[in-house]
Amino acid sequence: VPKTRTQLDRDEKVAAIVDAARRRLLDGGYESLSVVGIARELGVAQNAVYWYFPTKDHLFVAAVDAILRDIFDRKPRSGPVVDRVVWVVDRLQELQPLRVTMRDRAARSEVIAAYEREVLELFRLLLVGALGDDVDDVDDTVELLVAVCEGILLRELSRPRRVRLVRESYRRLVSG
Amino acid sequence: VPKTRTQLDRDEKVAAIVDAARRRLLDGGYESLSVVGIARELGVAQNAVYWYFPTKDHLFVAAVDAILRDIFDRKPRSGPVVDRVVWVVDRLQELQPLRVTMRDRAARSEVIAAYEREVLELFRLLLVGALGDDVDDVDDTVELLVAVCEGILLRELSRPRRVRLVRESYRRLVSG
DNA sequence: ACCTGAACACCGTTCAAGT
DNA sequence: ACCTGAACACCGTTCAAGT
Repeated sequence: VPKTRTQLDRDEKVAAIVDAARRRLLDGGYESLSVVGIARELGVAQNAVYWYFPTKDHLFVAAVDAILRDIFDRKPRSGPVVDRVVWVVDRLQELQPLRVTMRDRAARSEVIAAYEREVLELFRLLLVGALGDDVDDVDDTVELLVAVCEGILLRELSRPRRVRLVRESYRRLVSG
Repeated sequence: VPKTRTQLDRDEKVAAIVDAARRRLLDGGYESLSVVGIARELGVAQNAVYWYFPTKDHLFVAAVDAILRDIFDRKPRSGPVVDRVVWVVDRLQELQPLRVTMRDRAARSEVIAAYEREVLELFRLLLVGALGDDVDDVDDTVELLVAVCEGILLRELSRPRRVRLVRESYRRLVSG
């Protein structure tokens, strides 16, 4: 699809807003993600952002999506499955506060809830694909593996202990 | 300690505030827990609550604590450990949105973070006590069991599936 | 000791109006 | 199509003042 000049302008403006949102989210969390604040930062009227994003929730989703895509693009495509799981868990640990916020907001916003489901399903599919036919009851195993990883992330342990527990879980749940 | 009449009055007022807070928290979550709203509900000035609770976070902690104590008082004291774990997980599932909010708020409030640590430590101790000497590496096993339960709670599964996964985890992680 | 009245700074969001 | 100006309702919190 060929893009018109105005379309490119629009994309740039949206990108500028999402960029500001992403930076604020990573710096100070959800409470730093202020629609009014971003508008001030970009030097426009405080309600200008609403032309591009109908609610703050939509902007939140766009910002989180940008963050997750960056990670997804850098993820290792080969190597032992358990190593790749550890890699992903490491990245997610850095984003843990943000993920907790998303979980919390999902209870109040269908937009965020839908996005969260989408992301989780992607993760599940990747994991099912990676485990392949190495395991009997794929669904339960994946469910438990995701669950234990989420639980470990919640603990916010030191990296050595976290890695050890992930490997130990993998051993006991998958190749045990 | 003998209590004076004024002390009893004070306790009643505090109880009324905490009760309103608890009800709001269970009904509509954190965003329904409005200091101003509670004051209106009790028919006092909108800042009157601040005499008893220095910040909204303190009130939040008091309300959550009241909720958790109710559960704690009803918990089964005997029976197979795995059954008791299932019972607690069932109760916590009902409170899951609240727990997620607490987790989220803990990143912004040291008061809430401290309370959360306190609760978690209590859980850990109860579990260590319950598992007793049935297991070799108690610390890791408890850590993994708590982690997998947290992860399962996060999934918000149907009760049958949740119970099945908890039992399955217990089997594989503890008595496996 | 306990509470009120009034204010402050900040929000997300809406709407009519301009270009 | 895109943005501004001005407003609305709501917040947590502070502070001086009253009883």
